[in-house]
Amino acid sequence: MTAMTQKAQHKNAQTAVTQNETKKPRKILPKEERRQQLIEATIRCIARDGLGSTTMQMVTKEAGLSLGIANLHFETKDNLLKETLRYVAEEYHSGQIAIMQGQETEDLTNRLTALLNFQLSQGVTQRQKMAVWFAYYGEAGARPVYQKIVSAWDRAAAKQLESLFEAIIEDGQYRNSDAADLAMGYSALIDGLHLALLVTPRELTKKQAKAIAKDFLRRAFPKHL
Amino acid sequence: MTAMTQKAQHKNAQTAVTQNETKKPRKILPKEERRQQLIEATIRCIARDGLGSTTMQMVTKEAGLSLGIANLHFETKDNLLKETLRYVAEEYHSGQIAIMQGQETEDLTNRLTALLNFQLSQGVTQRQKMAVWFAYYGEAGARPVYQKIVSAWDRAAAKQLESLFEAIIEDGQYRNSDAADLAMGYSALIDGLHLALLVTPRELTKKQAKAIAKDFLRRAFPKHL
DNA sequence: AGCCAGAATGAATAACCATTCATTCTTGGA
DNA sequence: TCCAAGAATGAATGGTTATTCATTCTGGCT
Repeated sequence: MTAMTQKAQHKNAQTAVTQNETKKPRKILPKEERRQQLIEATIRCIARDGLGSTTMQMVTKEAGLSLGIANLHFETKDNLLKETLRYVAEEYHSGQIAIMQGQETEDLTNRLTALLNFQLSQGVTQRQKMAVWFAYYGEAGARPVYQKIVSAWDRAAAKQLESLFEAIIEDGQYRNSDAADLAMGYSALIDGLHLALLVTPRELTKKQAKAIAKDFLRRAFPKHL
Repeated sequence: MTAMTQKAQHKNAQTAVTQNETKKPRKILPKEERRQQLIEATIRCIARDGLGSTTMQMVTKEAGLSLGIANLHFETKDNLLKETLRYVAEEYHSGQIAIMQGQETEDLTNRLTALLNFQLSQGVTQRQKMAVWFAYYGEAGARPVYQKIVSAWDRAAAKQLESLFEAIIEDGQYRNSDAADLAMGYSALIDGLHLALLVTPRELTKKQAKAIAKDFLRRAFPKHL
């Protein structure tokens, strides 16, 4: 076996060796596509093996490319990881903001349920995405860079949510309700549900999670839901 | 500078070299104490540098001991990390369970507020503990061992909480309230608040977090709070 | 006082990993 | 068809890390 490997290694490239080695029809693609491809491979690796044990070899193999390619397109591993976080963070936060800024004259109730449905949608709550999300949170305490990447988007989304809640409170004349606190509570609840869906999926279905979040909103804004 | 270091390295141990090198009065301690010492050093390292970049060298240096000591007491690094997680998980979950099982005839309201105060207490919400907690969650998706360590305690605490909520619902005759969903929602809220306290401490004080959690309970059980 | 079980040390080892770069290959334009 | 720009490859490099283990030291016991 060792002998065979060694023989194969020395590229006596008599075309197609015995096996099913289809070799590699090396393809050249625009920079942006390769970056995307590598980021998606990174997400899959982090979800499967964890942030801590994800290596360049894994990522490039997962992408079906050669070892050096990641350094070619991202300079360093650190950069690749940062860009991957940025990608996931943007996807999530921009989705939220799009709903909350929606210029359509939708009423407040519709906007609220649209937000909830997005936050617990199939796309957001797939294992891969949530695993990446929490992998970075786990390191955020030690790596300010990660915090910085998320915080800008996060603050924007929080502000928007607070405005939405303020409008609802005004509209429904809810007394004794502080928009900031309610928004913070709701965000925390959503994060906690994501965590539960990731860590103990056996104990919580997505449908349940939606019901729980809706319940929170119903208690806060009974006239609107 | 380099020359000095090299000179010092060659242990021409003419006793006390120039500096304040108090050297090391090697101490022998019972196994259990050393384990504890190493686990606590591990917690500090994870909080400061992250789970991913915590090395044996860091941990043993943090503990003020020699490199080989961790392998002597824990066999492997993996074991040390597992034991550290177990330590933090037990501390948190057993604290919760103790409150909920308290045989004192405390009324339900007192028990509830005691639980909340513990979950957001100084001890639980210190950066170190939460950082460790979320560092492990971040890897939990990829490392079933971590899930297993937490899940036993977790399930027990969840059951207890559900029972407590059931009793309160019965006592207050709250209609349209499902104990399981409420318990799940409350747990998720607490987790989410912990995450926010860790990642964006600027946006949320501990006092605010307590107010938010209490608000959740007040809306669910208005007659009790 | 002397001894020795076993606790503690840290230099050495072996494995792993990010990064480099000389070389090979692809492709669009001349 | 042929060529050059630059995209892609992967063996080699250098640095880091977990783990081992020969040696040193400590403290309780006789």
